[in-house]
Amino acid sequence: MEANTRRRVLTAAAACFGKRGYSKTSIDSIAARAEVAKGTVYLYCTSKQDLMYQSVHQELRQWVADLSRMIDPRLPADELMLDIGAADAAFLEERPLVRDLLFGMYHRQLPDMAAHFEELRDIGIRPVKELLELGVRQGIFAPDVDVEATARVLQDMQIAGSLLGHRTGLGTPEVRRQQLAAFRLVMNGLRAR
Amino acid sequence: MEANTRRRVLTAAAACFGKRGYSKTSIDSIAARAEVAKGTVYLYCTSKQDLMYQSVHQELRQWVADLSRMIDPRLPADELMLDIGAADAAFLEERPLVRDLLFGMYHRQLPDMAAHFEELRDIGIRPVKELLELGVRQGIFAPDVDVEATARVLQDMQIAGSLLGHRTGLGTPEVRRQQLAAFRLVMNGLRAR
Amino acid sequence: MEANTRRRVLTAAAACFGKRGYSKTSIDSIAARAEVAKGTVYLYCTSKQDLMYQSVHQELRQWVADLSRMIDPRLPADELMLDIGAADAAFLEERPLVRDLLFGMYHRQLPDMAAHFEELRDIGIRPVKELLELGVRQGIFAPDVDVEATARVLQDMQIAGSLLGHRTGLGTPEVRRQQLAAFRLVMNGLRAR
Amino acid sequence: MEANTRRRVLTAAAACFGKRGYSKTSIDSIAARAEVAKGTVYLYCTSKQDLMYQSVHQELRQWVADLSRMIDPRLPADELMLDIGAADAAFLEERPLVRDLLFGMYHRQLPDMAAHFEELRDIGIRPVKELLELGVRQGIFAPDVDVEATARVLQDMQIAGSLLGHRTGLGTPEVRRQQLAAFRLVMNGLRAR
DNA sequence: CATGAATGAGAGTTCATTCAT
DNA sequence: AATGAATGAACTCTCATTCAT
Repeated sequence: MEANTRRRVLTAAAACFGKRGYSKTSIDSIAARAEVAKGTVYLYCTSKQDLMYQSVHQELRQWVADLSRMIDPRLPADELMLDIGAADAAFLEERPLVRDLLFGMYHRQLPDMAAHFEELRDIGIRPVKELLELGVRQGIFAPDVDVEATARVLQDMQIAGSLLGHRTGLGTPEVRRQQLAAFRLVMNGLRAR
Repeated sequence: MEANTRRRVLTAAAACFGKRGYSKTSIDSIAARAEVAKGTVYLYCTSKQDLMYQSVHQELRQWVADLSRMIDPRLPADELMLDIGAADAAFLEERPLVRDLLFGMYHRQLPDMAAHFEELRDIGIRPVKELLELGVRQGIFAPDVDVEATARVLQDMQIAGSLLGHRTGLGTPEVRRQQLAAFRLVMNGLRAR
Repeated sequence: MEANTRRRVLTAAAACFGKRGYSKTSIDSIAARAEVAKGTVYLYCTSKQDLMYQSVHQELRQWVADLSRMIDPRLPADELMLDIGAADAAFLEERPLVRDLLFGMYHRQLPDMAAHFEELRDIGIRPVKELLELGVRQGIFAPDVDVEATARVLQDMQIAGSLLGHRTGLGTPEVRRQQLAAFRLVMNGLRAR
Repeated sequence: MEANTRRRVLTAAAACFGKRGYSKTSIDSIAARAEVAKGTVYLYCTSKQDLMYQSVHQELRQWVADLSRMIDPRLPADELMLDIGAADAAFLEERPLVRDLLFGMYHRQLPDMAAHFEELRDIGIRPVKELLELGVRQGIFAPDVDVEATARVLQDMQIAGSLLGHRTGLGTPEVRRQQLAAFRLVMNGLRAR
């Protein structure tokens, strides 16, 4: 029964942190959502910070697994990029916690955890690097693309795009429009001539 | 109304909010940094939220004024972009509060202020739009660039780049490298062929 | 819900509010008297106002129950009035909170609660009305006495008398003397001729 | 110019204390109503308590002077009682500060001033005593009435009646009704047989 | 005499964390 | 393993009072 409770707690925590942010989320609200007593939460973490880390970690692993599965090396990288970009966006939309954390939203708020968060970020960037390398091998992307650095830029842009709809009052057509502008930048910027 | 004290308070507030984020910053710490008593802070704002807004507003106006001054229409837009991008980065480096707010870092934490924050964002995006329009007129950027949307993407990238150094332990050479990758993307993406 | 602690908190609150009044009573002092931590107080109320209401409500119900038990319809109403008046005075002496609240001492200070306080007042006036009606039925009090209005006057006088000792430096003999004067007024005023 | 300012301050203080009670009245609001700066208030008192005392003292002296003037020994005391009672009620209606203080509303809140308040109360009770003595001399009131004690009872009843309308939601007809009941009690109680 | 900017103790309230059951 | 009552430090905000101008 214990592993079950643990999962319930972590899932509830991810949902709460994702919806209201770290500081506005109370342990009480997490316990309520997980339908356990407040004390029970502390059986599976040592502090609120630790709970944050564990819950985001759980979600992130699941994300990376999903993405990696999509990278089929027989398909052209630019096409894949479109598909993966869309899947990615959808995923992030549903995991605001992962999104915010990857973007560094909590580095200032939780400086003690910054190092841990960087590890998570590295995990999250792996599939993007794979995709870029594939494109270079296929001759679709320019051979002198800086894979590591560009992967980070792309991830930031992706997250920024996902953030856009939430932080602004913009309707979906305007969000789409900005995403298109971003995609155009990226494709023209990467492509081999 | 002792404009001097007011400025001290707002500056101290911007510094504290910028360093530790909104919720980890206490009124006490702002008062201490401004070297005034706690009660004095409340002579110049009606609440902590209001103080946040006022301090970021002060910094933002200064930023926009500085940027606008740099846009000399006799110079080529791509060259200007490099200069302005660098100046921008340096500025944001020193005003983490403006950076975080423009990026939407506080939209979840202070939902009541979201509308006000969007206004600030609009102010901040103006010089970027001017620059893009200039480049299109000069024939340096493609004529079909979506100015409004692209300006937002660029601002996000700029801010994201600035964020990078803080949230990671990366040394400056690596930060530069990522900024270069971003710049390459942008320039290739925008340029008229 | 640890009814024991709750009672301790409410009793301490009633004592503190009764002794020093609403605004001069701090949550700290209530917690100290109840021998619990400050946070514990807030487990049993939602605010200081709510605590005030709950504590006075607890005391009042007890008072009314005690009074009602004393009204034996086989005894003459004027005799009962003396007994009950004395018991009442003793009770109010020990529950300054009930006394002050019934007298409307807090209507200006806590305007939000005025409606609730009126309900309490209605509860408190019930036994006095019963007593007057009994006296009229017994032919001891004049048949045209306005029961409702007179009950309120009597309650006010009773409370005013109780207030006397506290607000003055008068010794008990002088207090007695004033109570006697009041009783004489009342009895002569009510009696059927 | 100074005596004028002083009067303005005391009058403003009496109005504010009367309207919102002692603790909910701030020095700021008194200064605003008197149209002087906050510091000016402290030129005419040593503390908020002292200001309270001075302002109520000013109003009380005026009241007593008015009442004394009404006691014409050639008129029958019971008739006078009706007139004076009405005038009294009207006055108290307009000076809630005097009313509340005489009733002991502030004895608990400002224990340091209790002794001073008792002096004020003695001043206020003088005309009532005069009236009772007159009635006894005229043979209208019973010769064994305890003048001192009864005067206090009457004053309490008077004040209680004035309080009634404010603390309850009762409309004026109901207030009148209760005042009538009180008057009946008093007249029957006092009258010589 | 008059001002009002500055002070700082103290208020009510929240919430991460603990621990006896 | 699970509970939830209890804790108390930390927080935002208020306001009587002072004092340099």
